[in-house]
Order: sequence, then structure tokens, then C-alpha cells
Amino acid sequence: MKSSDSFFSRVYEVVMKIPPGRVTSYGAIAKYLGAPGAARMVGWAMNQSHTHHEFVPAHRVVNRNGMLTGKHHFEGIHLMQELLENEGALVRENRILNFQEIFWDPVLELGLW
DNA sequence: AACTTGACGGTCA
DNA sequence: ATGACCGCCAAGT
Repeated sequence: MKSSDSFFSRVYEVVMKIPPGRVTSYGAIAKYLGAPGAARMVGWAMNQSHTHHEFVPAHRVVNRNGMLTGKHHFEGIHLMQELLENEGALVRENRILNFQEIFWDPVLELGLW
């Protein structure tokens, strides 16, 4: 276990709390974890998310513009989009059209302590 | 051991 | 509005 594992675990913990049909951003998670500016690390955590013992809905994490920047890391080039659409998100051209409506901010939903 | 590369995001010109 | 820069720091080369 490396020191970074705790950070990664916290990221997974938050991501797993995202309700189906809702999405959040890398930056929002980083901010919630008290590491504003470390959004890239959240992205890296998602990259490793498959190693976690529990299912991590990484498809519910997009960038701040609601764009599916991580779609290439899923098995199928369209898997991420399909998963989101199955949950009610409106996706078009790699972007979530109703991003504002379904955005789930951990700071607001879980509280910033 | 040094340098590059990111599933990012805010700031400044 | 657009684009360059910079901080973040783990992994890969």
C-alpha cells in the first residue's frame, strides 16, 4: 500500500456515491477531497479504478464542460456514452447536453467539512 | 535519476 | 472568445 492509495480510495468512495443518472466532474471531486487543482489525479484514479474491488461508475465522471474526455479508456469507444444514455443523460458529440441539470456536486450533496 | 505525459481546471494576455 | 501557461503529482520511459 502506497500513500497515494488513500487518496485513490477516497476518490472511489465519492464516485460510488454518485446516483445513477447523475454526473460530476474531476475537479469537483478533487475539491471535495481538499485537493483543489489536483483534478488530474482524480483522472488518474479513474484510470486505475478497474483495480478496485468494487464497481466504480467512472462513466459518471466527466470534465467541467460535461465532455466525455475519458471515453477512450472504456472497452468500447461508445460504452461510456451508452452507459450514460441508459441512465437518462443526453449525450451528443462527446458532450452531455443536460449536464447542468444532472450535475451532482459532492461538496453540495455530501457537504464540505 | 531526469524528463514526459496525462480521464483537469483556473488564470491571464 | 481563444489560446498559452501553470499547478497538481503518479506512472511510464
